[in-house]
Amino acid sequence: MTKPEIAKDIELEEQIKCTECKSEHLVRDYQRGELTCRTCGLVIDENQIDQGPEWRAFDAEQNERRARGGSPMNPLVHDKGLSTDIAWSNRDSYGNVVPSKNRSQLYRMRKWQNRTRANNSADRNLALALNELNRLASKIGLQRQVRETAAMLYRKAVQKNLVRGRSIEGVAAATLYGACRQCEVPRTLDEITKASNATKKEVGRTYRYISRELGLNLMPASPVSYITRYSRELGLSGKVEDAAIKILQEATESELTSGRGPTGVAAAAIYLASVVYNQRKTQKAIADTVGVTEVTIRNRYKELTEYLSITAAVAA
DNA sequence: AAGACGAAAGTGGTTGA
DNA sequence: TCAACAACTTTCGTCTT
Repeated sequence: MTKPEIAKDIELEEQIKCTECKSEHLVRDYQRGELTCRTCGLVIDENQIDQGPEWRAFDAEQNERRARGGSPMNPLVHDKGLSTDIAWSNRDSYGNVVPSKNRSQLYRMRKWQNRTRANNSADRNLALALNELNRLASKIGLQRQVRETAAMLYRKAVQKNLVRGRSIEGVAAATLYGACRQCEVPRTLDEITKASNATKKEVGRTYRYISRELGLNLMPASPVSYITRYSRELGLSGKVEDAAIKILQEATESELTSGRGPTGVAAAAIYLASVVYNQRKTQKAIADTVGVTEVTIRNRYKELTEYLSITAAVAA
């Protein structure tokens, strides 16, 4: 990509206005792959492509010639897209037949080439798994960064022999779930298992096993990371979203969130915020989009209001 | 009439002996 | 391996707007 092209992209982007309220206050979130209006909360563009420069440039000279040589490493292909082949025919690069006394050497080279590449079960497994990983990720609509994280996790799992005895589908789903957690792109276990053929039970068990063995020590998903997504799905404004996040921060400080399902807490915070800002959604509507029951929302809501009775003035 | 509320019983998974 | 347990769900009746 040459310099003028990049400049053009930026120019184009600055002309974009919110299609709903014509505000120019737009926020681009590359991590979640969304372009949103900060004023009314409308998601203008989803699943966008990161058009920024591929690699960092450390000085002016590098910036000038940020050329790319060949395809970049691609962790989503089982040999990272960097493999070479030794041709099957017994000919050298000039097309001459290799003399028989050198032929045995060629056989040995070919043999080791294959052994180090796709010819062992681990690698065949990996090739299959990455395929499945891609299928899942695109079904749920996850962007590249998460997929690559998942691929890296899967590689590590294979290296540590964690896959043996488990279904590829299960492990793929589990690593994808782990990647979502790591990248803080909120996807529930439910959503991922729904796209997979594996059962929730298996994916959950595999995920715990893998995260323990690989030492991922991930924090439990923060309810805050769900807010943005769900409040947009519900068509709530940015104000409500901010309020919900603020509520959650206070709730977290007073330990109201620990031990609770993050989605339930998030749902309650959204509900509370929507009430405060007079954009009330029914408990049922929120429950449906977030994937918890009304009862859970009520319970969390009760806890929140009990605590926030002191600080309700701050939220309002 | 729809939504909110709450009680009670049921469910699936974790934990600790 | 099993029972206790916490969080959450399901169900259903009652209250509120």
